[in-house]
Amino acid sequence: MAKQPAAPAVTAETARRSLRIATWNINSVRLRHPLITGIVQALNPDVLCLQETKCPDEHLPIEALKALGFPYVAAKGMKGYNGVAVLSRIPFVQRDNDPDWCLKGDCRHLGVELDAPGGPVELHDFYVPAGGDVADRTVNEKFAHKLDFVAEATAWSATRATATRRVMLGDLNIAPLEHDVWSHKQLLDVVSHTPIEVAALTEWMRVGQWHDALRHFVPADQKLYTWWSYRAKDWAAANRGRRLDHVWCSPDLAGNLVRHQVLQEARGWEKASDHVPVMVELAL
DNA sequence: ATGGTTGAAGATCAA
Repeated sequence: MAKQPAAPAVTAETARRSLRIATWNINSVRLRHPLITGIVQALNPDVLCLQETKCPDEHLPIEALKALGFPYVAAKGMKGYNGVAVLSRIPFVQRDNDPDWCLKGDCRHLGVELDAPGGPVELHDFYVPAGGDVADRTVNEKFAHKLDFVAEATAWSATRATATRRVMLGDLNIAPLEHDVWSHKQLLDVVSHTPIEVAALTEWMRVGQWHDALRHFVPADQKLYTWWSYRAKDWAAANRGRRLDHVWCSPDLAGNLVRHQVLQEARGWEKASDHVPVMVELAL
């Protein structure tokens, strides 16, 4: 009998290809892009979505980002504030018909279509307004902006809800669950955990048919934080964190989630951001 | 109830 040509071994492990997607509020890409090396070592992401780049596109350190192993880069930045970017090892096409939220042109969202294993994946990188200090839209226009932004994003998500292979992530600046904050009772009046914000985020998830990819892995009765204030004397000792950063996926991808990582150690790095990177791995 | 820290811009605002 003739010898068969050697075929690659197909096992349960190799039959599906992995896609690791990470999000990080970098709080100035020009200041902190060298820290991405540590994120690559720890999380090995195929795609890294950034928020608060605080950098106009013409000043983006694009060669440095490419040298970190991400040949495909898209950014939407402005002077001083806000700004989002997508760094990728795999090709993608930038979406160009997504809304201009609240008609502000303020660089809080970047949508792409990834050339992912098994077909395209729609990916949205969001930076939701923080909302200021007072949780009252009649006296705090930043809070009004935050609620308006989430309402618009909710309506938009309705138009995406039936699409498959969707991921959205970013700094959503809302910690929806009791154990997404260090003290549910003490934060009920604190912007990021007020009932009106929680209701708005919950509605966004419901309307968009979004599945919480981090709570997929971590039960709702366990504390989970992605942000610790700069204002604590000792962030780790106080551990007064909040889960402000999120990864959501469409329901068809829920069964493809295989792993997550919240890189808490990054909060202790030299020149740390107040947010830590979060990664989710999909088997596609 | 307040203040605490950081980044970018520019002597203050946003977070």
